[in-house]
Amino acid sequence: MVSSTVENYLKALYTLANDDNEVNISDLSVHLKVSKPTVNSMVKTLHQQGWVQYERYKPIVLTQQGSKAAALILRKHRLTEMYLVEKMGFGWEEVHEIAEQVEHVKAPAFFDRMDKLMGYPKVDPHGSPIPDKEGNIIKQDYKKLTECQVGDRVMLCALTRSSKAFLAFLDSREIALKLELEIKAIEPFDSSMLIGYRNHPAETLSQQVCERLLVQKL
Amino acid sequence: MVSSTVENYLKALYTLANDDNEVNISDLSVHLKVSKPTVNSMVKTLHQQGWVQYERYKPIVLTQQGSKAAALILRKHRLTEMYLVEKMGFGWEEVHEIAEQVEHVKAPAFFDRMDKLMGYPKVDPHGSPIPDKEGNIIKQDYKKLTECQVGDRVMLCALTRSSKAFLAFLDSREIALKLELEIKAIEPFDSSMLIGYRNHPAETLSQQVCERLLVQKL
DNA sequence: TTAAATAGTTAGAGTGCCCTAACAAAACTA
DNA sequence: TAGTTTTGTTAGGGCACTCTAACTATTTAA
Repeated sequence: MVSSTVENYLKALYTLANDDNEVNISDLSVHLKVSKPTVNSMVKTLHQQGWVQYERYKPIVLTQQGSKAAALILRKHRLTEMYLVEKMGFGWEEVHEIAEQVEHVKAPAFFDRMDKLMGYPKVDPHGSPIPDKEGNIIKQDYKKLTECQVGDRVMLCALTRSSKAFLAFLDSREIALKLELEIKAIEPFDSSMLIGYRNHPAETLSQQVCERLLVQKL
Repeated sequence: MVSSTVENYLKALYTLANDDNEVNISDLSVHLKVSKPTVNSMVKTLHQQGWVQYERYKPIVLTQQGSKAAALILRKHRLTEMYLVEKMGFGWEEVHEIAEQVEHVKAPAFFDRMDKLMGYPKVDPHGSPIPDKEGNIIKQDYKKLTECQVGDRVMLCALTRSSKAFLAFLDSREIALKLELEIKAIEPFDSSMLIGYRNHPAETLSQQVCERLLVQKL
């Protein structure tokens, strides 16, 4: 049976590959907070077990088996997050830590039941897609808010790398998913954006914030 | 941080002590399905860490610290079982395995939320008491059905050592907690009991079954 | 009360996952 | 292209938890 440790390696490989494309030993070392020699030897065993392709000094790539396994872990994670918010009343900033632990539970019925009770949601509380039971995931083609123009009217659909601090910031500005935003101005100096929405006619958002907001044009 | 393995040792010690009083190396070995030398060395480390009192060839006894920790694990287990039944629609025979895994989640808020959402239940789906947040547990003084007399009218309040097979058996006979039973006869030969309840005027239950049914006189 | 059965222990080893120290390869950059 | 920085590797070790084989202590029963 696959250990929590292996599950975490697979999940890290899957998510890092979605951002960076190439994933190397150092990336995993930083992400998983373990030393590079540890990652090195672990990746060798993952290779032996058929989870990844790996050659010395080359990037690490998930095999099909590894990719599916990773997607299924992500499924458990995101279903849990959504369940915690929808059915248990947690805030979107609280659910990640709990889901990190619950995702390792080996009981498909548990997660299938969550799924059913929520009516088969497609995304988690941060707008990330929930893989299906076969590990298939719907690729989203949202754009970053930073890529939009003055005058654009968009809907906030998802977040990238949502951290507790970032989510707290969004809460403080009453920014939530499905919110309609209008770009009023872009400051050329620092690329900060002046945004209007609901009862916030003019809120300034820094580039670091806008980069993490994924939107869809209306 | 205390590992799942240690948590399982503590839980085993706590539950076995409640039945047997004295718990020895062999009991743990059987219960946890690990070899006796493994238990032996593990118990030594539990002793060093202050979870148990232990001297060579003597029974193993939880310290106060160990007992509280064990009760809190049991709390997580039983809250989870109850939540799975009450809020997620699982059958009482399905919940033990899932709860065995979920109980190791380290997120007090998760279990406190379950507790709140259920209105602070006092017992789990098998009638076992749920310890409070301080690890205090209300001792139940039910008697076994085998200790009752012909003519007694009792209410089924809890089960001892409920296994999947046992729960399936009870389901097949439509026996559930809170059910009122009347003892119609006791067969002297094998101590089986003839029981009447709801729309079952006369059901024969073997001694093995009756021994596991904990009841309260009406 | 002695022999047999049960329970407990020690010794020695293995696996999974982690580390630091030291070195080697690859990638950048001056 | 040579030197520096980054990245990856090897060697060697540690801790938690597990095992089997072989032995000893305790308990039970003849």
